[in-house]
Amino acid sequence: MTSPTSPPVPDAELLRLDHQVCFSLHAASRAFGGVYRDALKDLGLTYPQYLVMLVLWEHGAQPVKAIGERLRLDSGTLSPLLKRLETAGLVRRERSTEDERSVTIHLTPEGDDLREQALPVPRRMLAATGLTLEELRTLRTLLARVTSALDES
Amino acid sequence: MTSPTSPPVPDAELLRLDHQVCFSLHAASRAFGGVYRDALKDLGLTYPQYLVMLVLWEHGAQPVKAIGERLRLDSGTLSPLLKRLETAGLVRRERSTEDERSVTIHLTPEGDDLREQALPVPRRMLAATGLTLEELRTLRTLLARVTSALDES
DNA sequence: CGCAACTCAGTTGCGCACAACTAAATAGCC
DNA sequence: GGCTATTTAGTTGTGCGCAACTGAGTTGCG
Repeated sequence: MTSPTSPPVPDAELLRLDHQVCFSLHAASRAFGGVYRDALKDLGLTYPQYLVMLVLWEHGAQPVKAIGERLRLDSGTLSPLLKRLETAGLVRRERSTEDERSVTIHLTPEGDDLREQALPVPRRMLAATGLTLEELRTLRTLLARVTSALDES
Repeated sequence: MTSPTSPPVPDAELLRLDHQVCFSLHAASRAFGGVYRDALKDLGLTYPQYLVMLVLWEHGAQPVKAIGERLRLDSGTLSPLLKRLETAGLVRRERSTEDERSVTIHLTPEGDDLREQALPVPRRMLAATGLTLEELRTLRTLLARVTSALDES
């Protein structure tokens, strides 16, 4: 693909680019966290808690394992998080009768109602990014490819 | 830019896109963390510790505040992190004589030597992303724009 | 049947991120 | 000079993320 006559990119730039990409990702992720913190403050949710609620709002009651697969999180993260959502009255845990290893997470009426309050959040976030729709799609696609490539290694 | 006759993107897609972008970012950041964890295991560094070492390798001894500005981290994160680097013998703290509020972080000889061992890390990370140089540049640019836009809000 | 291998949720321990706060030193202003 | 405001590190408390582990329940196989 590149010209055979020259290495168009010196090593030094490659190394610098790696740092920039990784650092940018780290920084962007934290910057999003900060804006979500504000946007979700009124709902009393953290961003990871909001992600769990999104899954439940969209797909209904589910076992912990299914939530973990959708969000790429394990029980070490989810168990205490779900316990906090339960304490907040948004969620109910119910051990499955047919497979007693499994615990199904249900929305309480309060958890279901919270959906209404959460509706304006995504638009606010989209606006805060300052990117166009096309740029957002590009970003999403690149990130998805990076993640799946990294998960391979 | 878009046709005036129709809303080309329905609300539902906008909302979904937001979730996808934020979630992708979150997931990609954690996926990078996992690969870095492996790549840095031999050095005995975590990814944030590695970022601090990069700053010191590139720019030399610096006050905590300067490191924090470069990495967008505050003393609540840096103080214990630096203490761990000090315990590991990679770094030395020295309270400035001219401004005794400030603490300058120096590399120890061991910390300086570690640079050699860290050299292959970035190339390994670049390869693991599976992206082309151009895609990486696009990604870096989009992320930087998002971060600065989000920091505004 | 009986037992080993596996699955699922939970716990523990450690490090990072951040808000809120403290303590000490400095800068600025009257 | 003397006072207040600001700056700089550090501490405390909470939550996330992950590795390693536990324990109960299920599956599968001889």
